[in-house]
Amino acid sequence: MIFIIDNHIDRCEVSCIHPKQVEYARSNMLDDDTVLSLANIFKTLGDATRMKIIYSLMLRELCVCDIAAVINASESSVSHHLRLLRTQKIVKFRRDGKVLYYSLDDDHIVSLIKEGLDHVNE
Amino acid sequence: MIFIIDNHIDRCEVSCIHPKQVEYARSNMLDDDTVLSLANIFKTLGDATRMKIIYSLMLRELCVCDIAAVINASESSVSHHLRLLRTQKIVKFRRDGKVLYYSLDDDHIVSLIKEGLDHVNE
DNA sequence: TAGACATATGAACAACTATTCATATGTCTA
DNA sequence: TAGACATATGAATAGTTGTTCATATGTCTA
Repeated sequence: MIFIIDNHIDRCEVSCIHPKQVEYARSNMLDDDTVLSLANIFKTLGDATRMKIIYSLMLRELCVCDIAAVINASESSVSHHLRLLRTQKIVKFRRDGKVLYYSLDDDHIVSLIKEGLDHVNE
Repeated sequence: MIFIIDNHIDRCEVSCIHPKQVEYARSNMLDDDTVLSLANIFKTLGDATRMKIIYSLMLRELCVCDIAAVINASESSVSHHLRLLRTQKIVKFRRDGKVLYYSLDDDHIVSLIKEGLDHVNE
């Protein structure tokens, strides 16, 4: 007589110890798009150069080369970062002749940063 | 007669258009350590897997393999991320026999995420 | 309209990061 | 005390990201 033992039968795809709690946590989980958007905002703020750029714009609008001077970075680097911040609607700009003036365009971001600062300063 | 022209004389290290405004923005700038810490928090939250891990712990503590099941990731990957979150004091754990239960250990982080969610949901 | 200037953009490269696989550690139980 | 199990850890790899350099674009002025 042959016994075929299949111990995969009552295993879920990913093994887990507490199926009930897994189900519970899963039911509360954000959908993938939301997680991605959420992580994306934080990723944008998670670079020191970008953080400085945003922070330099807290008081007033600045042109690109002034931003570069304030944070001590190359204009090219600043420009690349500004593009990213632009596509995420975190900054906006206006043109005055040859000069582009950038300014903050998202209050949520500012309060996120302030909240983050509270955390850093414990 | 020889003229020596040094056009570096009245240029600041980084050229800028509006020195006054640069000075003003500079006076308001965060010091480097603060910027780095700040960016670091956001960087930690800026990864989808870590975001899911943190979010899965919103309701209750979970063990490693349950977290892995909830977010559909390998236990090894989860373990690596948990180490990072541990060193940043974002999660803590308690041991019960072979099983380690992780839970959130930082209210600031939770409110940061909530604030971020407000932003995503506009 | 040519040249100067502010900024943008693309490509290349170096540094960093997340995941995986293999292995180690620590705890329980037979 | 050996083996099973949950988790941690290290090394290797693939993908991502920031910076730089070279060049392009758009605007002003002589």
